Amino acid sequence: MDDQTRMMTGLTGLGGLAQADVGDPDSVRKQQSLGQPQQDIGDILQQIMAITDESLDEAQARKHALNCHRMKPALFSVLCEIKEKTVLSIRGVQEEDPPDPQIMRLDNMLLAEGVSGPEKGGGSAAAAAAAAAAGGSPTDSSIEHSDYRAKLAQIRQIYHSELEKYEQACSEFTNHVMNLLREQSRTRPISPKEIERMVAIIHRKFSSIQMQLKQSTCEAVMILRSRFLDARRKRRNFNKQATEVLNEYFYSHLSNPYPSEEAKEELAKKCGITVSQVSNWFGNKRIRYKKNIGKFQEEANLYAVKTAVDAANVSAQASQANSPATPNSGTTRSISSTHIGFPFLLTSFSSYV
DNA sequence: ACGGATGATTGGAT
DNA sequence: ATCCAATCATCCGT
Repeated sequence: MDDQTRMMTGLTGLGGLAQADVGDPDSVRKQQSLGQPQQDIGDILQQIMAITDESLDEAQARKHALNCHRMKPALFSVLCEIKEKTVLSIRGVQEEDPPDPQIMRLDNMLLAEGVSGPEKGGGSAAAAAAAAAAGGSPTDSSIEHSDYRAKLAQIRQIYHSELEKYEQACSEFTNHVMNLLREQSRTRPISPKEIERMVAIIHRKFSSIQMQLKQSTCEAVMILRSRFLDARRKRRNFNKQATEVLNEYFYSHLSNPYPSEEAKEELAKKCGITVSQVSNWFGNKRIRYKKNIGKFQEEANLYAVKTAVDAANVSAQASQANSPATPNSGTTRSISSTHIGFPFLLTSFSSYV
């Protein structure tokens, strides 16, 4: 405000001086009454138009003269100051916004997935694949895993090369703009602060591109995850021994095929699967058995005989070692129960035994 | 390629 | 929280 008024008076003062140089005092007074600023502008415009008629050499000479004028630095600094103030008053509020939460989320996810973190993929995935191929214990999951790792490494590589490309383009463009502005700052008032601001604007633009890259990378990782790590997709049948153990328990507890938490844990341990897998198995088994008992009759008999034989062996060993005390009466029950049909609906059946 | 088998998930009921 | 029932997605023998 204060500066601006000072500038205005200064400019009119200059204008007045110029006029005084040119003509007589009378005309000056007349122009002042008409409105001097308009006249000045008209003059300036005329001068600008005249430049286009000048030869290149003349224009260069004029430019040089202007650059060498002793008042030029002072004038430029004043103009820069005014510009700075105007810009700040227009949009000085939204400076230095905090880091975008969205981009932070994306960064965190990429870091967690090992895409943007320190280098650790690549070779190790190949090593895992080699180890799986070489032998040892080439479980299915490790093969799946190495496949997943390889795909992840691919995404990671694309991400990094794209990121590098963007960064390079960004710095190139920034340099270009900075050079351009520095060059132009010789002929028009551009403060270093303004250049800084321009650079910040460029960086913001490029970071929005970067966010798009991060977002699409995240999407790719999510798709990969859902393809490879979704348990349902890479379902493997349990091995024969595990199925046998589970079936044995199921058919020998046909009257009440609901293993307790402890029983589930033990079965899980025996079968090398999780407790929830045991629960799933029993859930599926119960419903499927109930739906079609006839179909499972053969299986039921098989396991009933099997447990009977096992029990006989155990009791034989026991009688060998100790006295022939109590033979497992449960075996006879399980054989008979398979013929009942809907055994585990008879909840009080166990009271017979 | 196809269909049944099978492990996992989902939604509702208790 | 657990179970049932339906359903999905994959496996696997033919």
